[in-house]
Amino acid sequence: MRLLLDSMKQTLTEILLEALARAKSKGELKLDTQPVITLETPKDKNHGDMSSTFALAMAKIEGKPPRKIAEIVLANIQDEEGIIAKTEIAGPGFINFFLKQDRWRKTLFDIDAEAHEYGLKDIGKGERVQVEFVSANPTGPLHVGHGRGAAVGDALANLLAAVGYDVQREFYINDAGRQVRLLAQSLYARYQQALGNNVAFPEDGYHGEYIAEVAQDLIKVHGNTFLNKPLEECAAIFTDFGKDAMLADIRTDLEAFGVRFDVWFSEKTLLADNSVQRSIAELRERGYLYDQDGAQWLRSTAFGDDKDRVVVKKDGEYTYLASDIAYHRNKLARGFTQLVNIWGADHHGYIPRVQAVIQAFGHPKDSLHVLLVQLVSILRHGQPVPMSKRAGNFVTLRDVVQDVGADVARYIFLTRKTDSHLDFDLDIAKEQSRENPVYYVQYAHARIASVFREVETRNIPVPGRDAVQIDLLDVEEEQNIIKALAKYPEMIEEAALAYEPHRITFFLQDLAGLLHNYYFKHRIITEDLARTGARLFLMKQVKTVIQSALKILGVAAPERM
RNA sequence: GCGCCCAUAGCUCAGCUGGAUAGAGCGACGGACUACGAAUCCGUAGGCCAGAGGUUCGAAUCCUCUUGGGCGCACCA
Repeated sequence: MRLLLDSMKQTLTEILLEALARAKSKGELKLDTQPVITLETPKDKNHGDMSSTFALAMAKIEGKPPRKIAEIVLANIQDEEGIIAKTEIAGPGFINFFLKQDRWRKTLFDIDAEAHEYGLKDIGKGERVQVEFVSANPTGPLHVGHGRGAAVGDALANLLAAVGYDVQREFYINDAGRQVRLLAQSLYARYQQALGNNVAFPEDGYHGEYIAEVAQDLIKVHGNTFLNKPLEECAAIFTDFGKDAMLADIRTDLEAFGVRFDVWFSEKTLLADNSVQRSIAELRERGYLYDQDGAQWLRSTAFGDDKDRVVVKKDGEYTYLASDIAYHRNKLARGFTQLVNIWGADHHGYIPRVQAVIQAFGHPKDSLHVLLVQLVSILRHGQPVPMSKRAGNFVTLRDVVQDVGADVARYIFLTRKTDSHLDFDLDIAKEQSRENPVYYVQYAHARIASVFREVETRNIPVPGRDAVQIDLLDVEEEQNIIKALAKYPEMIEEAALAYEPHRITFFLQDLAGLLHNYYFKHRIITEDLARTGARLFLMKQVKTVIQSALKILGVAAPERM
């Protein structure tokens, strides 16, 4: 599909390249090296629709002042298609292009034709990408930090899919290590205690009340079968029961949050089918594994890690890294060309060694992209709510979703860059005002929907693209909206390539602001039927784009609020 | 001690990968409902982009150092 903004940029680039070539053949410019034509949309409207700085960049090589170069180039421009309304040289040598308004207005036809496909590109070309996120230990309920990871991961997956990648969402279940052992011990203790056998609670156990609840469930299923039995005899059952109960909770919470995974990948299966063993053997063959002090080490320093890392301990047990080696080898073997892992920021020190693993298996370092998500602080009445995971006292995702709703929570999680701290103010999240950006954006959508309801009751015709007179969209506010809509595809592409879904929320807030501003200043439904039709046509396209963008974020676009 | 991330308006944050006079929201102050939804809009005030050097036509953005915050540095996960 061909998009307006891109084609405009492209056309302009071609025009400039031709102008340069002409200048060269006339001997006005040396052009020993081909300059890169950069075009950007200036933030100041007075600087035109497109602006280029290449004259500044060329000045040194060319040995001419940038303004002179700009003059030469402009003099050689031939605008056959007639898209340029005006050009100017500004400041030290910027070249500003003012494009004919008709060109912008035609964006509306693109949107009308492509509807929800508008802005979706195929830069992924069906390449398979995996996004692994949340991957919380199945030892307790999800907290708000997981919620942020879930919102980011899900939106990013949507975003990558929107630009043509074949995306898979995966949740890695840590069901093999120390954490689930501790879960079993904690559950065992609560079980025994509930039945009157007062055994000691494990030192590092999970203190949350939910453990006692799971113990009650276990009693319902198994009665007192395990009363007074030593832990060793029933550890497997306690582990499985506890883990399954936690996973069921996690899954329920995620669904309530609107997040679904394609694959739930169990660490245990990697051990069960000897993948871990085989992966380690392969690393040894490749020369990245060696023995020292009775342990087996990954030579991660070969790929820039600070030190080598133990994979198999002196006592023969695997470290966590061993599982991750097998897991990432497994991911790569599944044919993904890009792996995206979303981790809590406290795991950043782990990145170099996993990237070392990727490279040790012969894949480029950047086939793995780790996105760090900073922690979330919850504020209530302006005060931080203390959270201590150890004491089992933290704000759960479920609490937040019940309190403010999934839409609000998701949106707020996506209003920050992932690597900056997020203060989540519960009072603001419940407020229905400008301060709460979700409502601001949703309201814009609902407002438009309301206009169309009005149009329907009054029996006012809404023209199709054949009948609409878009040249009647001539007020400044309309131009602003149209230009914002025209930027949507570019924004989506950039957000996807940068793995930054938060850009969508900012785009939406801008667009909603323009809409509200327009709506307040101008009436859409007037006596003038042709003008009314044009405005309704514009509104239809705004509605489409808001819907598309919100859909990527996983947030509803309500018809009324 | 070493490494990673962060520092932008009173507060919460953007800033399109080096461009022109650094932008929003909230809060403050002042305005706008006899018209399609006031969950909205308009205006005013507010800044040495933590500090100091450097790179160049040009720096909030890139490099170095300093200060101040967060987080890592296991044969834990």
